[in-house]
Amino acid sequence: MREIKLSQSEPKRKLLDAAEQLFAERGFEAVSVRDVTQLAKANVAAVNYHFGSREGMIALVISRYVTPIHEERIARLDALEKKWPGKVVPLEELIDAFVRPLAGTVRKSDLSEQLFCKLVGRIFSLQGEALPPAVEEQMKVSIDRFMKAFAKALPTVPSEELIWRTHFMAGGVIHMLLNQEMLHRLSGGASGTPTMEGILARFIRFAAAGLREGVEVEPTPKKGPQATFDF
Amino acid sequence: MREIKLSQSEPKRKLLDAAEQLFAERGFEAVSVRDVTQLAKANVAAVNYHFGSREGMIALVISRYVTPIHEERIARLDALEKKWPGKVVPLEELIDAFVRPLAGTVRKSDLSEQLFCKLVGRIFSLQGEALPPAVEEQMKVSIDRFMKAFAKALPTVPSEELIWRTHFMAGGVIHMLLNQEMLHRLSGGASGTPTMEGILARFIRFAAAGLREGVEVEPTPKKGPQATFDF
DNA sequence: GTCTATAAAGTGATAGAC
DNA sequence: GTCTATCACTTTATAGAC
Repeated sequence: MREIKLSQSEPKRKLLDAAEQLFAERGFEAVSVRDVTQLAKANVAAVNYHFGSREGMIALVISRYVTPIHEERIARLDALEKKWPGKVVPLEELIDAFVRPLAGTVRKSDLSEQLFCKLVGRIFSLQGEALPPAVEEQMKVSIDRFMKAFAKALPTVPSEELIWRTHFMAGGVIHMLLNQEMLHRLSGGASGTPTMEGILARFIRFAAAGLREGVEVEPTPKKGPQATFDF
Repeated sequence: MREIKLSQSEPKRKLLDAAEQLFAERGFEAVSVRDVTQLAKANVAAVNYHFGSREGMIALVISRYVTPIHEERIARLDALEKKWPGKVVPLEELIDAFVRPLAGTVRKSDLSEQLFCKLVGRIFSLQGEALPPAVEEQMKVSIDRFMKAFAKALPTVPSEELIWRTHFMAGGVIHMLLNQEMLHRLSGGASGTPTMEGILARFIRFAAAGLREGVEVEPTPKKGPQATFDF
């Protein structure tokens, strides 16, 4: 449960908080340095003083989000592999570990859960060049480790197939993080107003079924020995 | 099989083509009027003359893509319901009809398939305000009709659950359309280089399994009467 | 229809006073 | 560290000549 805030001077923190909020609401491209300093009630020059440039500020906001998410994912995966020593980690628990750190239920910034999710969604839907290389590297490391775990949980799914399925899965989360209100609007309210916890549960069922497609399920021993505790 | 181009003056078409290409490559926000006129070898004032404003141009590009996609979806759904009169349309065929018109395999603009997909992905990941109301209305109509068809194909899935599952599904396609190259890079080439047709087949299997999750499957009569022709 | 010229506002960044 | 003033551009949009 690390804090998302690093130790930083008060005005710098204020700038970052303002930037986060605006980026979440409007996207990175649509926010100017002046928008940020105005909301933070700081001087126009403050951004360049503290971050070197607008790009530096964006990169810092991004890494301030991605790094803890990355670490949380890895920590959860480590914990799962400890919890199921030598055994295969159940697919649903893997997906949970992969997805939950994105959803703002673990560590909250000052943003509301909704804005947190939107910002995470925007970050994870950034295209190549827009992503700082160090951040892309972190994403890659997470993905590599989870891909191996997924492959172990689904040994009969060919690896190329599995890559595409996890890609589809990732798209599902990102879209969910970004477009909750639009779903509400498009569905005329019929999507209800579930909590993030409820949405995650739905997503995990959906994704697990998609990832597992075509895999023979053992003849449903509704109370197998490995299912008796802890999940 | 309508053509994507409406009858338009030559310079206007050139502007639209240039705009499409740049929007696909960089996203709407990152393209200026001058970028477009420069690529189209037209005058700076041409955009405002032909489209009234930058926003007008963007709206036209968007509707030039969304409208045929919408019509294609509806036409395909109509055809399916005609093909399975009184019966339930198989889920896989519904997903195909919903997704294929997005993937550039039906009608191509002058853009390469890859750029076409990217532009479609960008359009369908636009947030509320950025989307012209008429366009959002078309999307809504498609979605409504398909939601009803999905509900018929999956009568035991509660409607709120189904809405979320189709939302996750939509995210999967959009992400796939936008991030093919990134997948290739992140996976170190292990995603292979399948054709769009191959990717669609993979996606349909994945999405169908996710949508169907928890639905009792009839005891696999591997050659039921309704499965003997046409699919 | 196409062009030049220009308006009016906004952009990121910085020098230099305090 | 904070501020003002300003530079050097770029942006969309338009008026008016051709």
